[in-house]
Amino acid sequence: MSMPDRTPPTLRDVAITAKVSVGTASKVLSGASGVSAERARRVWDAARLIGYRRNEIAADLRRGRPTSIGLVLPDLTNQFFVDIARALENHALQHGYQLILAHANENPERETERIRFVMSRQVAGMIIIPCRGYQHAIAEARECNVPLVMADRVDDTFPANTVTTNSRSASTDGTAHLIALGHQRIAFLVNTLELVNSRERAEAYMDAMRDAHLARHIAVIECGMTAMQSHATTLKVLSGSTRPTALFTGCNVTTLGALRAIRDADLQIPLDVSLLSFDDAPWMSVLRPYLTSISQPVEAIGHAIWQLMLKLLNGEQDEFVHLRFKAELLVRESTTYVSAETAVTG
Amino acid sequence: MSMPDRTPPTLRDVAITAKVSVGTASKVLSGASGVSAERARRVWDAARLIGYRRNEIAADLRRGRPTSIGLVLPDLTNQFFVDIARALENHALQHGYQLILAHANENPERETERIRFVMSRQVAGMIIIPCRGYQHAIAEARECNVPLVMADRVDDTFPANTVTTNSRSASTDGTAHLIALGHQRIAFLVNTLELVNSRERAEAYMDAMRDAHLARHIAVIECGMTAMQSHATTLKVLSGSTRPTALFTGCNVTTLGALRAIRDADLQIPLDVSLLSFDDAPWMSVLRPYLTSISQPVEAIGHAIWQLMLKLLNGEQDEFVHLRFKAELLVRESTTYVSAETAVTG
DNA sequence: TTGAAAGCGCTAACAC
DNA sequence: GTGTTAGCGCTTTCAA
Repeated sequence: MSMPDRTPPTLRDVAITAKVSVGTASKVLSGASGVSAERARRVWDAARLIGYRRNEIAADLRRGRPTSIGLVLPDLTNQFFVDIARALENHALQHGYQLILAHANENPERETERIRFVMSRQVAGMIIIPCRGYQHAIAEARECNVPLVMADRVDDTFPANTVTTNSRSASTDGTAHLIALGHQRIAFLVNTLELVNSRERAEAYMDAMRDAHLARHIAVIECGMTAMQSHATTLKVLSGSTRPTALFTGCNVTTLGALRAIRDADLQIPLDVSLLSFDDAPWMSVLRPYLTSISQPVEAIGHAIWQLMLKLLNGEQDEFVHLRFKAELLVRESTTYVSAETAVTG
Repeated sequence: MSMPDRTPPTLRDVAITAKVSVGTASKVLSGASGVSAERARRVWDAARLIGYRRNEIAADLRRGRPTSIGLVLPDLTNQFFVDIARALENHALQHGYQLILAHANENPERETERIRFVMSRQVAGMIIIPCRGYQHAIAEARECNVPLVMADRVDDTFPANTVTTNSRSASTDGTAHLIALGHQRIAFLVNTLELVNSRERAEAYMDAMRDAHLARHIAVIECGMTAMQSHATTLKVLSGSTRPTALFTGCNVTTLGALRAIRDADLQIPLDVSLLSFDDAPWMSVLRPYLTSISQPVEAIGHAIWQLMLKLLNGEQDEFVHLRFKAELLVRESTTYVSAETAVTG
């Protein structure tokens, strides 16, 4: 007690202190059955006495079947991913699995590194929301020789199990909404077209524009992955000779940047410019006017990812499955009829 | 190739394929020296051929000195913590350490569980930002028999190494600022007084009020840990008979809730009510008016935590050290002179 | 029930 | 340089 060892106590130490074999001590401490109550108590007491801490890693190694699931996220700054992580955490814990979180910081190299790290820690399964680079993501998926679910930034042709939002239909709805309000010069601001889901959103926007004979007004603008970059790019868009009357942003980070630009350009929403945001975020609720946005069913997505992972873990699923969830257009205050004035002077 | 084994290849398989001993294979694959170029190549080739993946866990176990650092965060929703995590990640990776992230979700029991989990994975050190419960945090700190740094929600009497913001002086500055603008009915909205740093902020506010002979107007209101709870509580505060002319919120989550309430109550900032936020957040930059806030030096804090951890890891530090960082009051647009009208009718 | 013993995949002496 | 071997801390047969 007074003079603790340099090395932490092991199962062997517990066994010696409790005057039982390591095997018995192991059974007790690992929650297995087949030990008399009397000796079990002795083991627990001994463990407490010498301050024993189980080495789960050694246990996993010997057991050969890990109980952790790796989750690698592209951006902790994006509330959408954090919400998914929170949902997954709850499900995992509830099913006796531990989540090992890793953060790629929107950096493909870092992502590869993080995946390798998590995999090398012997996880039972992997859940990945990749960052930019479709081929890159495919290569990474191949690295994972455990049950794998890829989410959000993948499509239905991805060679892995996927859970995603139906970006296309939501984007179609959003564009139609703006067009119905009389907008013609609608710009689509996207983080990067290197992301499939962003590409899908942009394509659906373009299709909707074409269908409405507005092809000449199509403007898809890549803004970069950070709010800072979106800010700068949007500022340029807004200061062009023919300013768009409506902005359609492809994700919440882009929206944040666009809002800063609109603020800097001293423009009023929706008077000077309408704004439609793909993706909700908690802070949007304090904005005046309240943002019209496309809301993704985060809880449902998280739940689906977990259910799928569970099936995979139990070997009940051999073919790739691609799950799609419908996003909802919430019409609020930031989109309005285009004024004759705005349409002309813009 | 065509009929892969059920069990993944091990070092032994590589050695056999490369026609060398496991020892040699180990040296090559672990980056040690003392192997001829010729055989090294053979090992690499064999590894690639059979799709070998190193089991770092087994290596760590054998080596006895892990290279991961555990980081447990209370709330991934709070940008402040995420920013600290990002800073730490970069530093850790740069120094050859891997960060294992865990999320307590503002739940003390979950926190204990996460700490145990991370510890059981044999980390070399722990960095913890605890959730509510000072005694609880102390108990958890004791659980960690590896180098430990506690951050943010601790004070200088905490029995561990700590890195924190000087909440007291920042809160004093903030309150003084509001008083100087003529405010008297200043309410301090705090998540919970169970958090030391929140307590410090509240106390400094109270002291400043007393010093200005405004003791009768002191109002410290606990709002809970989520924006939703803060929203509800603030709404009550704003609908009271004598409405405060200024709100001082204790952290960015509380600020978010307060903003929602102000919106719901149809009040104008700063005309009807001034708002001062302890803690900045990216989304605050899109608000009109731009929020007056107290900004914490996240980068510096992250860097300090890491430097301290490094020292601890190298055994260069035996006494507890308590580092404090100065936060900065950024006066912007959400705080203004109290109007005679507001002061009376509030 | 219990204990002895054989490893899980890897590293690090240590001889050759 | 290279191979052999004894473990890291734990689980899990298998006899007793």
